Formats: sequence, structure tokens, C-alpha cells
Amino acid sequence: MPVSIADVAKLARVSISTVSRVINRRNVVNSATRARVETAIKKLGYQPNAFARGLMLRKSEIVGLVLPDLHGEFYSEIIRGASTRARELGYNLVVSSSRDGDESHSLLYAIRQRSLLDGVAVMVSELTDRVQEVLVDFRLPFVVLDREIDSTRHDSVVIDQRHGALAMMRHLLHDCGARRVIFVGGLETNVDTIARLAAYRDVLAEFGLHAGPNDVYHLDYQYETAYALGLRHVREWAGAGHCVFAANDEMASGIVDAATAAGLAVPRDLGVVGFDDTRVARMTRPPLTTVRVPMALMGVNAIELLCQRIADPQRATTRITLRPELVVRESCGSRARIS
Amino acid sequence: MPVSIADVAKLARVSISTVSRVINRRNVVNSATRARVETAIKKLGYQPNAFARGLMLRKSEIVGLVLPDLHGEFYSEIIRGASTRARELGYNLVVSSSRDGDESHSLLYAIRQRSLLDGVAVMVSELTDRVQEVLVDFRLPFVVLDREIDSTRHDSVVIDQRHGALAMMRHLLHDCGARRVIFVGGLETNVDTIARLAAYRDVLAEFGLHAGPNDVYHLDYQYETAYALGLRHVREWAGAGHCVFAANDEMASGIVDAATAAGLAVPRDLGVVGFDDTRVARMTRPPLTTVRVPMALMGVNAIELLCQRIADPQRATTRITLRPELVVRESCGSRARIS
DNA sequence: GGGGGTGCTGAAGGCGCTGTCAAAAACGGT
DNA sequence: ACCGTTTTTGACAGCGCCTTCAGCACCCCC
Repeated sequence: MPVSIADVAKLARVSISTVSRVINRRNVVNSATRARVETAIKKLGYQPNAFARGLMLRKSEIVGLVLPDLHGEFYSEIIRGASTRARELGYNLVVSSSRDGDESHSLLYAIRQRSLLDGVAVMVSELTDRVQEVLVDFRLPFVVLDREIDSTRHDSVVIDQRHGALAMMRHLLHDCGARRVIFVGGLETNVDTIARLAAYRDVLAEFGLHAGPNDVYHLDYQYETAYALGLRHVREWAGAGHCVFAANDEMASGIVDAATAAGLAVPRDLGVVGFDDTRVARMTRPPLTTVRVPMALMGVNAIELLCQRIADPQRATTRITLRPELVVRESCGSRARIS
Repeated sequence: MPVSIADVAKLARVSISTVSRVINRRNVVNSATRARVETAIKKLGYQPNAFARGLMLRKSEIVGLVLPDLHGEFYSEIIRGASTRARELGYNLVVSSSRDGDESHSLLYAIRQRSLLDGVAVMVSELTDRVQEVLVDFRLPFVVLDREIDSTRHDSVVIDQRHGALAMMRHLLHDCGARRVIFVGGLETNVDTIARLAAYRDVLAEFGLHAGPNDVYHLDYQYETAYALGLRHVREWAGAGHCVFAANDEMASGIVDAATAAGLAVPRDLGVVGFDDTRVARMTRPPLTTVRVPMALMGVNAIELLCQRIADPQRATTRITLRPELVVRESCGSRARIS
């Protein structure tokens, strides 16, 4: 039923080679014959069979994106950026979550039809040697997002977490004159939380301060738990020059709401800042001072790097480091709005 | 370089036919030979070439999902549901936005390599005859999300907007004893807004009421604009038994925040309800009463339907109607928490 | 021991397309 | 009219795999 190149050739009274040539715009084809062929193609609604084509060309122009999860604004922004850039580069994007089923299994699954994918960008919560081995083993071009094991062996796009956290802490201590900062992070094992916590302590030390015994909390990045924690502690946290540095906007928002519920005014009685600059930051009253993590850009760069590697498998591996940017709004009592 | 079926055959000292047979679990292969072949496959890390395979089998096990945009929780949830179900059914999912570039062009783009896709689920903000024509013309199995032109010609998954809006309005007027409801919708041309507005008027009439001259507003579904509108009007809206019915949670949240900023208490001075039940609904103080639109389920069903059609192109077209569900929280002053 | 199975395997013909190569046509100049 | 070039075109060999279709080996039963 599907019309093949032979049908076009017959209708245009030429050989299939000629049809192939006009399609691929190769060696000049006589303009008269070309016209005949193009008419025939249009008339028949002919579309080359991508399988046959891929079989010869050994490329599909499809790249994969594997994320730990497809839930939430963070990942959705990465997908958006990746999708846009892939389109621009003439690729299609296959997305896949590694959350359903165990991670490596699903990674394998995504790659199972590796011959169909020209390359893959992966972001795994746990980039073990094993996962990397799988990738290398399959000899499929790949780039790793937000993590990196052995940078000499693969391209990667990472966020400079530390830079963002340092900027925020300095803003708090220097520009806002904070004198006590409470840190509310994610799980203690979370690498992002670890990096941010280290920056937190370092800047504190820089200013001759240090975290009090009850100044560091580890939650789960959720609004609800932060709200609950806030309800229990905001009164004791409150004070001039006191501030909460939450490791993401959702928790920051929860704490702001808890403070408000407790009758405190943010930022007058307690400053609260977040991280990520998701929609939530602008939908909190007062709007959150936060650190903008360029999520979409991450997707864009991942695809960019991936396509470059596909084009030239021999090029040196590169790492793109994205710097988050401080976004000053109204939740921290900054004297000057920097951005 | 890539290992082919012939390499396996040679190593296992059998013909390629036999290798092919053990891969496809067809006609029984003698267990001794099968073992030899399987060993060879493992040893060589052989993976069948998906192009060659697709060329013969005429299927790729890849389905497409085209959304108007990839931004926001709504779409991301659809992707999530679709992705999960696709995986379960053994398919891979290609996502694509129709927002970059003009719609039909990008739709064509997504389908350009139609021979690579086994089917596609589309959600377009504007399902014109032309778009449908394109789809039908390509003879590619497809299902339409959230819209429907001629139900006899394609499968579809739709949300019963009216049902949700009716439930909400009845809850407001009957359970909460509201006596005046202000409607804040999206653009006047938006079909969802139109359906919800109609339900709004109908229920009002049901209770012997009608919308006042200044009771209906058309915004853009954004938090910011709703907040701004709220700031200007909450005082005049306030009153016992007065309520705002926003067409999505973001706008509802903006209005709640505006009311709070204006010194009003929600729901005491003014009830506010939303639509969609996105994360925002739970992150607003007080948490929003809203209508849960089963977004992920939409994706799940779309893929489900699509795969059924792929399996049996002749089956009658079906439409799945998803009913949104009322979620009562604390922003409307309900006497009883229903859910 | 021959006819008719049954089980398993190999040879060979595509699937639709691209790329090479040589043949055919067209052109230019003598 | 003939030869050397340059265009333009067609024949054909795969790409890697699946799928008849035969063939071979064996076995059962008369």
C-alpha cells in the first residue's frame, strides 16, 4: 500500500536512482527530469521510508533524553530546552524516565533500540560506574547531565551549585546584613544539598560566623514538610538579621507561609530565600529571592553537546558548566535589588 | 564495526536464519543449537539493527506525542502519564511541541518521518480540518487529546470540562451557600473557558441567580495578572457568601494572595476556588478547593487508545471521556469537606 | 525397506533506499 | 563528421534482517 520510490520512478519514467538523487539533492539532475520527478512525488504523496534510509545512512536523527523522573517543573524545563534545541538541529527527541523500574534496567531499555538512536543524554540520580559502563559498552554517543564520574570519558553539562550558593550566602551576609542563617536542605546524601551546605558553612566562616547547633535541617524538598517544620520553629528563628536559606523554592515557600501563618512578617521578622527560581518563587508573597538554575539551558546544552559528538565522535570530551544566577526579590530584606 | 547477525551466525556455526529464529522465538530451535547461538549473542553483545528490523516488520515501536507546548505542569503530567504507559506497552515515546514554528508545520515535522512512528497522539490548541486532513492523509494511526472534530473519524480522549465546572458551582452554591460568584476565566475564545463559563451561568440560573454585569473577567491564566486584578477588585468582591471561581489554580492563587494582601481573610471574607488541582493548589494558603483534572490519566489513555488502534486499525473509533473530580480544601468555606 | 511424518536447519529472495560505476547523451571544438 | 569532455542517467550491489521454501535427518508404521 505505501508508495515506494519505485512507484515514483515509474510514474516519472526515470530510474529509482534518479528519484533518489532529486530527493537527496545530490549531483545535479537535469531540471526537466527533476520537475517530472517532483511532480510525481507530490502526486503520489511519496515519503521515503525512514527504515530503509536509516539502514543505508546509519542514522535516524533521533536522540534520547533519559531523566530520573518526568515529574515537576525542573525536569519539564529540561525537556523543553532539549526538545527545542533538538528540533533546531534537525533531530527528534525521545524522552524516557528512569524512575519506573530500576534505573539501569530502564536505561538499558531506552538504549535497547540503540541502533535507532543517534545518541542519548542521561541524567541519573546515581551515575554508577556500572551505568557508565553500559553506556560506553554500547558505543553510543552520550552526554551526562548534572553529574560526572570521569570527565575524560564523557561530555557533560553541570550546574555550578557551589557558585550559586556562595552568591546567595554572600548576598545574605553582605548585602542584607544577616547575622544568623538557618539552612534547610534536602536529604543529607543529596549531592546538591551537600554542595550548598558546604558553601553555606564556608561563607559563614568567611564572615566570622558559624552555624549554631540547631541551624541546619534536612528535609525532603517538599512544601508540606517545610511548612510543618516552619510552624514549629519560625518563632524561635525570628529576629532582626535572621534568615532561612532553603535548598529549593518549594521549601522556602512553605517556610514563608508558615511564618506568615505564625503572624510574622517576611522579611521584616525573618528573611527566607530559596533555590532554583521555579514558578513558585514568583507565586509566593513576598516573592522569593532565589538562585536561578538555568534548567532549560541545561537541556539545550546537553543536546548541543550530544549533536556535536554525533557529528564528530573523535572530538575531545567537553564539560559545560552552567552558573546559576542570584535573583533578588523581596523575601530577604535586601537593601538594594540587585537584579 | 557493529556486530551483525552474520557475525553471530559464524561464531555459533549456524546460518543466519537460525540466529534470527532464536531471537524471534519462532519455530522451535533445537535447544543445543539455541544455547550455542545465545552464547554467541551474549559474547558479541549483539543487538539486532532496528532499521533492518523495521524495514521488514514495518513497525518501530515508537509512538509520538505532540503537545501545543512543553511548558508547565499540565503538559508535563500528560507526558509523564503517556511515557509510563508507552513503556508498559513496549513502546518508546517521542515528544514534540507544536509551539515552536507554526503549528501545522511542526506537526508535519513530527510526522515527517512518519514511517518511523507507529502512531501519534496530538493535542493542538486548534484542531482545524486542515490538521486533521494532514493526519488522515498520512494514514498514520492517531488519537486526539482534549479536542475532537469529527468523532467518527478518530479516537480521542477528552475531559468533561462541563461536568467539573458544574460540580464546582453546585458545591459553591449548594454546600457553601454562596450567593454571588465572580468568574475569572482565560481568553474568551478559549474552549475550556467557554465550557466552564457556560456551566457557571447554568448553575447560577439553576439557583435562581445570574451573573452581575461585573462578575465575569477574562484574563490569561497567569498568576501575576490575576494578582493584579485581585488587588483592584477584592474589596468590592468581598462579602459573606461571595466567591471567586477562577478557571485555573494559578489565577485562583493570585487572587487569594491579593485578598490576603488587602487584609481580607480567605474564605471568611471571600471564597476563592480554582481548577486543575496542580501543585499550586496545595501551596496556597489556605489550600485551594479546586477541580482535579486527571492530566496524567489523559496521557495514559491517549497512549492506550493509540496502541490499540495500531494493533487493530479497523476497530471502531472510540472516545474516552475523563471526568474531573471536585477536591474540597479550605479556600471556599465549605461546611463539609467532601473529599 | 519404502511411504509419510516430524523436527530442525540452510539457501535465497526480498524490504526500500543509497551509492558506485559505467553507459548514454549532450556539448564543444576542430 | 569525429574525438574528448562534461552532464545526466540507469543498473546493480548491498545495508541487516525476516521469511518462505526446500532439504536433510530421523522416526513410526506397515
